Amino acid sequence: MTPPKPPMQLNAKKPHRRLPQQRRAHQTVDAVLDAVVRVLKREGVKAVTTNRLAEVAGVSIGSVYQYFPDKQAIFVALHQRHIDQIDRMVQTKLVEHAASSLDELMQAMIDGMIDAHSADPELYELLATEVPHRADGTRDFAVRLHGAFRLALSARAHELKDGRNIDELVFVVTNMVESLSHAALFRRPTRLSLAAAKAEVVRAVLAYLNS
Amino acid sequence: MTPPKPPMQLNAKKPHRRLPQQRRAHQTVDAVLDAVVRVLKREGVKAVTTNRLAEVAGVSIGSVYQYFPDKQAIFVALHQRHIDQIDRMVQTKLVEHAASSLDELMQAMIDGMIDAHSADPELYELLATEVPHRADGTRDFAVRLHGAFRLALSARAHELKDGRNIDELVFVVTNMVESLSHAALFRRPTRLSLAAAKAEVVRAVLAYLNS
Amino acid sequence: MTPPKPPMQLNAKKPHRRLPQQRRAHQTVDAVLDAVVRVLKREGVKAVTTNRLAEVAGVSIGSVYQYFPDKQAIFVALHQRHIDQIDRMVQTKLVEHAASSLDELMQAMIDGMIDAHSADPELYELLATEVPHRADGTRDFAVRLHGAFRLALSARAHELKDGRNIDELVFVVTNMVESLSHAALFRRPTRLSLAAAKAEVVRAVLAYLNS
Amino acid sequence: MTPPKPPMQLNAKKPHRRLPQQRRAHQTVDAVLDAVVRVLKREGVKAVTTNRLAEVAGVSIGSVYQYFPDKQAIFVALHQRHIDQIDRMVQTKLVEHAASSLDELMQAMIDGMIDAHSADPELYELLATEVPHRADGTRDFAVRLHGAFRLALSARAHELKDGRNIDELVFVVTNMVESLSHAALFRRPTRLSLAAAKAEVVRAVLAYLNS
DNA sequence: CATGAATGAGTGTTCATTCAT
DNA sequence: AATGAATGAACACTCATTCAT
Repeated sequence: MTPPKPPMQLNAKKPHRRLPQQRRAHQTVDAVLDAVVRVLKREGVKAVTTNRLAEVAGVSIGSVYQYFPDKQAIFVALHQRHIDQIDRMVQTKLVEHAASSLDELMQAMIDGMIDAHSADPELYELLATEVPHRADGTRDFAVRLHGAFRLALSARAHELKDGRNIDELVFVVTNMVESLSHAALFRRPTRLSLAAAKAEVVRAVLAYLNS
Repeated sequence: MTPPKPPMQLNAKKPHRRLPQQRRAHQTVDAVLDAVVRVLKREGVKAVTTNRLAEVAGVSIGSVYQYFPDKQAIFVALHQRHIDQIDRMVQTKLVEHAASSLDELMQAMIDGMIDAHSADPELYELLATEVPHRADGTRDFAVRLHGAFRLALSARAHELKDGRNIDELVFVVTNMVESLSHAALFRRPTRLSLAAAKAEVVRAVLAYLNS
Repeated sequence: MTPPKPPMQLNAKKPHRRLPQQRRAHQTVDAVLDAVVRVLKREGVKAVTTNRLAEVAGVSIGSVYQYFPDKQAIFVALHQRHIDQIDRMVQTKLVEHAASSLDELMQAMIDGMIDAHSADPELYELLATEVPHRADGTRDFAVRLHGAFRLALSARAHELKDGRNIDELVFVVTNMVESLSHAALFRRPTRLSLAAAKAEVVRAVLAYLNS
Repeated sequence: MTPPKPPMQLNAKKPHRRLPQQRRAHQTVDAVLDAVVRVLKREGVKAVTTNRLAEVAGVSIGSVYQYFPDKQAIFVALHQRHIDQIDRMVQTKLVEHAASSLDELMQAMIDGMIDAHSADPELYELLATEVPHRADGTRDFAVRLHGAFRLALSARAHELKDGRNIDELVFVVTNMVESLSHAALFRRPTRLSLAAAKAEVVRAVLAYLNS
């Protein structure tokens, strides 16, 4: 039922750089990725230099370039790591709520979306605003997310009013869920609780679906 | 009736840099801002160096620093220019539709939002994704936009169901209008016309407001 | 009578790097070129880094790159400077000995060749053996030198035995003069004086011409 | 009759590196040397990195350093391999033409010189122009070549005009043969056939010897 | 005010070499 | 001996910024 999800990969622009195949290699990749996060949060984007990354990751700069063809690839991998996590969550919810109503599924999706970003809001805010995101994997992600919602809505067409256009629905719902979840977490006014904001997001999505 | 709108300003981190007060000064500032746009679109963010900017603007690098304390200020000013334009549009709509129903006003706002970005979609997409936006003026803008919507909704409280919380409404509506307008323009699937997408955005906002 | 000699130029691979046009600019270019020579002789090719060059030249590394598109261009310019000098010498000899016999001209050419390198034999030995010479200007030089000798020999065809092929003559004589002059200066056995070596080179060239 | 020829050796700057003594060792050394040639011709000097060499040679980088103390030693060995070949050729000609006249011997020497480089002209051009040649083994070679010609000329002193200085003769002839052979192969103008150029080189050498 | 040559700290990246396995 | 992941010194080069003219 869930579409096959491609496993996370470093992008393979420069094919002579070998992919991590061994235990130690994976450790290095993760160490570097964690280092980006740490430096990003503690010192800001401008401090994210490849040499600083190596230092914080506790590996040599040469090792960094053993696994990443260039600096951009590090950011791409970081984005990918996040995207994969969201993707996994979405697939899980889809399966878990295969038998649920549209309302329940949407609620679960929004919950999942907010939860996924709650783990480290600061990081995800930084990723979204400060770290350059080329169209690379981000596009793929949008497509995948879109696909998931299309699947969910198609399977529940009977719950929708007659004559609703599935393309329009998918487009609006996907964007609402994504952007309002972000907003609830990152841009909600201080006097609004997260729970209240979340409830309101759910209300908005359902109101649209049932309109 | 309209909240006082602060005039556009270069941010004044370094106070010894004087504001443009003369004809020629304004010309330089605009020339530089236009140069950013041109270089951004033709050569990408990486090509946006202060020296290239000066060259394309047809002024000396020294002159650039006469009006901008540093490179970041150029980006801020560019964002500001866009923000001011949106701001102006919002105020105008608010005045024009002072007597309109909530539905009509929302429709007008979404129209205005999309129109404002339609002028140069490529640019605004670049501004949003490639040009670093510090919390600087962006925060101010969010606050102003928020304020405008709060005003509009407060004045039409009678059209809303009883017991709706104004903070929640403002939060959701503001974010929906902004992000869905962007999405309609930049991330709409190819088989969806702009008109159809726009209509659906309106539908979503109104469905929420009337829920 | 002498073919028009193109003035020395930095090679213009990367056209956005402006050519030196002013007094100060020329000083910088020369300072850098002199620095290469100094570092080359005192510390070896491996010590010739762009930063060391800037340091020794007494200019900033930025200034170096204001006038040279990359490191290779510095070497090319250095070779060019030498080549131009030889070229100038050759043209001069050609003019000065316009009325001389072939024997006298050849003697003068060999003299000139050796003198030109005598000024700083160590440098020219380094240039020839240690400094990478791409086909760039070196090819042009070979052609120009070839042309000069062709001119000289053609004009004295009557001094040559009937049936000698001018192409063959030019080829052999040009290469003999160049390589034997170098050899006389750089590879002559210690018990051979420069004067004796030079005399022998002349003898060899004339023997061939008169054969 | 032939002077004792030192056997080919890797230069022994770092004495703890053992000489190749076994079958497999020789294979590695040769594989590396062949790899240099291949990379040099296909990808240029800049691509000749020790790691690339190991890769192309099909051995590990560690093995490369088992047999070569450093990168320079690889180049030295490559030059040496060429030099030894020339050396062998020279000795052979000397023996073969022990009873020949000076003219015949010179002709044979020039033939041999050109033939030796004809096998792979591209390679020898690259070796001469792109691959750094320290004074290391090159000096030895010059001395050996010199020695061979001295031997040949001394033994045929009776064929020479009285009063010719053997040092001068050896110096000029050695350099003529070497540089003109190279020129005939690498720098001959296109409209000159190799045969014609070779004939002319012979003519030049003999003209000098008989002058 | 305008100019643009000069600056130089700092960046991404390479690659010869080592050494634990 | 062989391996190849790891190392890190060193390099070429950029570009925001300054300041003498």
